[in-house]
Amino acid sequence: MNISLGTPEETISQLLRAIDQPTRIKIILSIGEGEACVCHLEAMLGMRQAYISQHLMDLRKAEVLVTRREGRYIFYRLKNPKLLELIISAGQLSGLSTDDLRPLHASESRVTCSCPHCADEVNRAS
Amino acid sequence: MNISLGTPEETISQLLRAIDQPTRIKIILSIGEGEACVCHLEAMLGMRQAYISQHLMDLRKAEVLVTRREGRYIFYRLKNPKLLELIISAGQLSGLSTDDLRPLHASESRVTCSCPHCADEVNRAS
DNA sequence: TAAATATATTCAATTTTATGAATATATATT
DNA sequence: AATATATATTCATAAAATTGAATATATTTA
Repeated sequence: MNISLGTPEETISQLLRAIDQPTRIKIILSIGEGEACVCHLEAMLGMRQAYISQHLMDLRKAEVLVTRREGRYIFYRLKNPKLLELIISAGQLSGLSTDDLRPLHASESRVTCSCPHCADEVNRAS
Repeated sequence: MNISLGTPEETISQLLRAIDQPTRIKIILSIGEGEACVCHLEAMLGMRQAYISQHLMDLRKAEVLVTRREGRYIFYRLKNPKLLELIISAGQLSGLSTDDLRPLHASESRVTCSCPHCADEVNRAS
């Protein structure tokens, strides 16, 4: 099922509007090509859980993100990783370099939360 | 001079917000790789001049469009034609085909206005 | 220089969107 | 079953965007 019934430009508008604000861009870049649970994003972004969940819900409604449950954790990932390229090229069109965006990626962060992913990392390190 | 002082995600946000509504997407696709005057857009889109000018001004402030004057006509074109690719890939991510966007391009339209460009076309045709 | 035409601006009203606070739900663990 | 923890939802408010109407400006032509 497609989200948008309407003209092509309305369809495009809906996608762009879903991702056009700083917090959402941060979330998307943080998730990157991998996946992240809400509490991980909470730790990475330093924002409140309810606030992040709201954005995640909107991004899910817009079919930008999809979810997977594992125990009591819910992992979010991009429905289509090509969206990352779109955001990066928006950055380039605005004069940003790839390096400007690097710090936002989860892989560059050493933040941990209580989710299974982070537990695995701790185990590997010890 | 760059438009945006701020974080990378704010910079990207500013660009996306500038182009995230249906009318603006229509304008950008109508201009395409060429250029168009306000009255031509008025004829193509069937919207009022003042309304189109408002959007054009915003797009110029966002450094999406640049202008060139020729007599009493002002021609708008994309500052960076790669923006078209961005919009097209947003369309593809939303499930649109290239054909869905084709009708919005100026080159597919037979609308004319009083500008020099349209006068040329009329001359060539006769 | 007056009139006509192309484009820009200002202002106000309506509608959306962004954000936070409070709270609810769902799963897991004991 | 009770508790703890992870995530979702609802609601209210503030902020911003959309849109239209009216009007102004700039260039050309007569």
